Amino acid sequence: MAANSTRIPARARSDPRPASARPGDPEFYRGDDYQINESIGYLLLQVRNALDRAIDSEMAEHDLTGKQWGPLLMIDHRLGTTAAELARIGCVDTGAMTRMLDRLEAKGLVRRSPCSKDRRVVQLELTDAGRDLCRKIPYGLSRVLNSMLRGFTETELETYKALARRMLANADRA
Amino acid sequence: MAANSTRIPARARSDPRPASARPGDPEFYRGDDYQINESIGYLLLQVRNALDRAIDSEMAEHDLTGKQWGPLLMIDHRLGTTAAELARIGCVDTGAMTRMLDRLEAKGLVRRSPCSKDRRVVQLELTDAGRDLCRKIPYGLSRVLNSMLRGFTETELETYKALARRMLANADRA
DNA sequence: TGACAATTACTGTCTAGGCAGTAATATAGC
DNA sequence: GCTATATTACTGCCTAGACAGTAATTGTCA
Repeated sequence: MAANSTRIPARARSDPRPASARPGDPEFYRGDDYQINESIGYLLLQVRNALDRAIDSEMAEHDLTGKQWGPLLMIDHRLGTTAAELARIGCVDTGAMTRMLDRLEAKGLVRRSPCSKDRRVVQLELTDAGRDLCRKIPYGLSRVLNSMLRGFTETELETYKALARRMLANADRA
Repeated sequence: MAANSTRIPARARSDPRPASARPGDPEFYRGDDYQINESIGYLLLQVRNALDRAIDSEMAEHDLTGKQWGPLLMIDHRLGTTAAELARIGCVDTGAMTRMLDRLEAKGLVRRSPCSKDRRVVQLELTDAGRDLCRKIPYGLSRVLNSMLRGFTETELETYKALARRMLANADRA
């Protein structure tokens, strides 16, 4: 059986309303006339896919995938030094982070060492190779973003970011 | 070894320039001073993640994941009736599509039948259950999008979409 | 016609994330 | 101090996509 068949959210059980409207929400999209090509969700999916592909091929020259640079930069910038911290920042589960760190350790970019103060914790640090790589990564990221922002004015980019932040804020206060 | 170690793009071999600037590109982001929190890429990642989570939990009430409704609607809307067509439209691998259809067939939503005209092809059609589900799906999608667009004006949404489309166009003409 | 190329569906093997559950350790509350 | 709870890292099992093949079939072109 499907993994999600056992995790039906509480709202679905107590409130099986068929309509699309929730009080206070705008009606930009309608269930009985849904135009996929006009969907902001579909557009954002395509933009993210294009961005991922470009970053992926940019990182290939460093023998990294498009996901592996994130944890490296987080460690380098001291945003976190344990798997649990990195998982929280990256909004992934700790199991996924454990396995990501396995791969980065196998590539010789990250070192794990037990923490003496808290014996549950494994401390993370970059190897010399990992640190060297972190110097180079932002150049590739900048190259990709600047290329995808050709023709944008500074004002337009700020508008874009502001709209994205507002959408994100709405999601948090779901 | 990593899967990507064998696919280093040609550009990387012939032009290992360390700087970030490409002639004609703007300089919104710089390799030597990359602010991740100001990155439009990071913002779009977060928005997509939030959207995915919301759609996922909306689809759970239909016993679907957040990815499985796409192929269903494509078949329903007659955008494609073979695995190869759906893969092209959805910009995924045919292998990935084969396995996605395996899961949808196992759920009793899709039927596969050999094509008599071209014996390489397997024709796809929705079962009655699949068709019923396709009527309900757009309501969930609309609910999620409208909720995340609270406080937006019509003009702001159009601006948002236009900016996303321009970014996408830049990616195509990489 | 017959060799060659293209297409289709599929498989194996990899990266990657989500959920559930585990054992060890740490902390809070009584 | 001792028990219940929380946290940490990790594992198994699932969905999901990318790449590199495979066999069968179809289309092309000399």
